[in-house]
Amino acid sequence: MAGPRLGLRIYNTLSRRIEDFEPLQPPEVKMYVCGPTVQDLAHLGHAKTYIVFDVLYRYLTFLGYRVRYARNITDVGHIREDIQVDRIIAGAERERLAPMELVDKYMFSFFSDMDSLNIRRPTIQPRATMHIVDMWEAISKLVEKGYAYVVDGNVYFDVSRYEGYGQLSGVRREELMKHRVEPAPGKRNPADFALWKKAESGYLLKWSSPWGEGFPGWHIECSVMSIKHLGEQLDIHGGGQDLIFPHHENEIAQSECITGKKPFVKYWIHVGYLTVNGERMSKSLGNYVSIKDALKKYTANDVRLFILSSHYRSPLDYSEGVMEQFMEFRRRIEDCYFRVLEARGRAAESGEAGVEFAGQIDRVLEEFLSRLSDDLNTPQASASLTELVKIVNAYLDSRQVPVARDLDKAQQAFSTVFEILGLRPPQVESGGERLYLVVERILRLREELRRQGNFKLADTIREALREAGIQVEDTSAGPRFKVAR
RNA sequence: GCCCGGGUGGCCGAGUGGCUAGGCGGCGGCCUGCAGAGCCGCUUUACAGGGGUUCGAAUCCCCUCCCGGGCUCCA
Repeated sequence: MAGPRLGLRIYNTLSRRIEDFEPLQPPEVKMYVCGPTVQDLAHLGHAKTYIVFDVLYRYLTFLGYRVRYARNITDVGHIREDIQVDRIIAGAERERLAPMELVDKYMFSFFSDMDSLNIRRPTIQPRATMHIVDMWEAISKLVEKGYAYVVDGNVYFDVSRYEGYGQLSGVRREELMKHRVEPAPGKRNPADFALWKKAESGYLLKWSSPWGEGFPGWHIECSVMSIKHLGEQLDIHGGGQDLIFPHHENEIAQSECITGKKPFVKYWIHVGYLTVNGERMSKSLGNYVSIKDALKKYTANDVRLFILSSHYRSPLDYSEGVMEQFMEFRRRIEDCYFRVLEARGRAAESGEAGVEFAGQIDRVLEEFLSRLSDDLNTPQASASLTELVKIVNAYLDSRQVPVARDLDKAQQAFSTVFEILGLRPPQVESGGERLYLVVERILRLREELRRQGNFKLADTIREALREAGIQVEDTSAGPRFKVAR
């Protein structure tokens, strides 16, 4: 029997086509993903991007690659164009904190959000402010090589010196020159972008440099940190679609001019937006839901199943109604998993295992993996998860005494799928031992009533428990209950 | 203005030339004292509109309409 076709194929923004994934130095994979500017709470739009890359990280690891994954923290240098102020400073003023206090607050908030969503920690999370010297060394190199020029304490990248400019985004240099809005004075070319900006005397976030006091431009940090921590050429570089231009376009220009090596990145991967009523979820539109707020209503598994229900490159529309659909879907998956755990306790250790069953499980797993290998098709992969649930439920329905080997097979399949999709295996309610004992005793008495034919009172008890958040189900193997979350 | 994506059944959302996506909801069946869960079936001869290519098109080409995004604020 041929094994599953596991060769990953992935869409590359640079070539605009799906390509076979072949890392530069297998089995190592170097992956860099642009992290957030830690100026405010992260929202579900951020969650979408980082969950997608988390699944990619998990899947590459599953395939046997040794993945070095860097995701940065931007804590300086990201200018808000409207007011020409660093986003960190703007946030600090808003919250009446010192800039680095704001950074601390939201960086740790971000970390905790990522953990809550069961997003695996990258192997390194470098911060821009810890690389200021590295940045000006890189900028100096660009100036020396003639790719950048200094104007009154500012350093700009000279786009005209880099031929490939526009290859990633499709933006044409001539267009950029035409449609500029008020180019900064001293720029040779409107399309040139800042590597280092001069800071006025009272400016809060500034460092000394060969060009005087100032701060780095937004794009240089990612070039510098990725090269420093992963190397001069990367296998994967990703982020949200919004970063294609100018951020990633500029990164390519900077990095290739710094190192002299091409290509800077072999595979560029970009994630589609999370939308609300068709419009992009964003802070400025005010249509965003913070990860913390979302997790007050939904579990991490709900959020992940929702986000993975559409293809990563497509936009996905958020609404509470849709989230409720996914809560229902999640419950069904988790209930099936619980059924397996419960059945394991009363399973026959020996006995004829379901030959057909094992084959079905293998087939559905193989299908699951090959769908992920097809440009990370998580919607199809979650359809495979549904299929797994159906097979397992049907098996449990058909057997009075399930066989241990079959259940182990099923549980293993769930483990594999959960691990790759980053779903937390549902936990049996912990710390509720006393509640559990009380409910068990009530149900034992209720069983007695049912045996006596006193269904009216039995139903009343069931209803009372339901109102208390305890759902009772009468099954052929006896009553079961679960505590509502 | 320039450049990208899209418009799929009640809702969400896969699918790039023929082969059941899937979920949620609704209806019916089996099971059950009832309910719930589960399984099965139906809802599903769906693919913005018009033309074309083809034995065959949601899928390729042309035109039109509508929506979203990028064009140095955003994952």
